[in-house]
Amino acid sequence: MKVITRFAPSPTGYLHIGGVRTALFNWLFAKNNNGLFKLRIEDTDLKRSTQEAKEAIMNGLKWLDLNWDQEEIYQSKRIDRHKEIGNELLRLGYAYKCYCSPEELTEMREKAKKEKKAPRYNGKWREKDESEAPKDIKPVIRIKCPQTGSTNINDIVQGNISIKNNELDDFIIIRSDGTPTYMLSVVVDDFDMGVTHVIRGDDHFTNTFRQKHIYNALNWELPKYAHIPLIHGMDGGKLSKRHGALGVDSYDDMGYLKETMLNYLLRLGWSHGDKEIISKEEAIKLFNLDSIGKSSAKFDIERLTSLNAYYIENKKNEELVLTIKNYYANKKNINITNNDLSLILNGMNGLKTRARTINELAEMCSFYIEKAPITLDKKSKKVLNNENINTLKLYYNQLSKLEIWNKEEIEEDIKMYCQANNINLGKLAQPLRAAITGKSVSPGLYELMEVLGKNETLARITNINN
RNA sequence: GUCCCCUUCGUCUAUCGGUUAGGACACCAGGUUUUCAUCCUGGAAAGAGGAGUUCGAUUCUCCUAGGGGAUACCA
Repeated sequence: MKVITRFAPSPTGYLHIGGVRTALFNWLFAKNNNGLFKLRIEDTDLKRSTQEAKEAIMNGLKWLDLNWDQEEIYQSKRIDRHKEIGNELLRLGYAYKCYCSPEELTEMREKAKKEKKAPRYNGKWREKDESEAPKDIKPVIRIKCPQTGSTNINDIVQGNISIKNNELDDFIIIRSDGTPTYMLSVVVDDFDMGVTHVIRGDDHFTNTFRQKHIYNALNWELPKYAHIPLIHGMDGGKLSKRHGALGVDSYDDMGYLKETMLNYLLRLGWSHGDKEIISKEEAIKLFNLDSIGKSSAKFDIERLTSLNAYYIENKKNEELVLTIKNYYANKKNINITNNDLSLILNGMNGLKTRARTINELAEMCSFYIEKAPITLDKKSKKVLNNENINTLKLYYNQLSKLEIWNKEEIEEDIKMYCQANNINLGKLAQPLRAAITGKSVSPGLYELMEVLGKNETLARITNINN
């Protein structure tokens, strides 16, 4: 049987880290089994669903290349089908109409609470006759759940778990306005879509026991379930804005690579021995549901950042240059000239080992793009104290006389100067770097001076001296 | 309140009864380097607590504590 998985987000907000990981696991499992990965937008809550959220979800998935098979399915377009099944359940005698008012139900819950019992529907209309129905209340349809015994779910991640049926109540499948509830819709949609494996967040686990009774009543085969633990913030609580509660697109904004996101999220809850760096291709081969852990994980942006540094360092220079070009064009409205781009490409090996995000990398390139006088960052200003400026001034006289301008000559010149004046190389090199790049961190100094050219290099030093 | 789940270094995790409890990130120290970063070497750092089962428990069982989730005419 062909494996079919699905990602079923409700478009009520951005696509956050947890959602992406769920999508990733579904996608990987489908690919690993040569199956299908489908997308279903659960937009039946018309009040909370928004067009922006739908787009955010799809754009997020597209960014990470988690492409779904076939057309996405909108749950809202399938309401008639859900109603049909709801009514069939009614006909079959597995469901019944309930005429309780909302007030009555609230009262019921509060009473249960006072008695320290689980607040649930008491089954008032389960056996009552239609003729007793009040005229002024539109009924809801509730499913008849077994009241004794227990229900068991054999979850791939959570294991074999059962709860007593008296914990469950006869939940609503069709609202008084005739619309289906989520509990019914998921079951019908998963069935109609041929979903074989439901991989979703742990927060849906207890729903599974309810949904199972719908499957049973309809005599439908239950899919396999894998409930994955939730992701928490660093404080152990809910994901906070600082830690993962942002939309995935903001990680793109912050300069995180998609391969970083995928690799990081994969390792959050899933592992393969000591393996940390896992490409998408490898992940497809290795992924399995059995290696998903049972405990929740915390979102640690430090780890994400360090992984990102790894992926930046291992990316092709040409690709990074292109990314930087786009960064300047989109975020700063600056078109980098081809000449400057080739300078950046030339210096990329020295640059990319020093950046942890694309944004850092791009900012690091600024001295290639700027022309004298360049702006100095905080650290370089600190380097350029009076003493160091004086050192520069003295050396400038010698440097300006250098005739052959290439890195070998420059290195030779600088080293000779230091030797002759009995100063450490760093004593001269660091102020030079600060003056020439406006930064305390940069690729190799000699090479950099060569590519910048004599005039530009000297101009930048002159600007400091003044 | 009730039900369900979880608990190994600060963080992500390995371990499927016998290990000096391993790796990675972060941290600290040293080395390489013109600075910073990279890189290399080393270090500190963990089985929530308590009972059992067993020759032997991180691993199996129970209790307690802590955390999370679910308890909607939301999804």
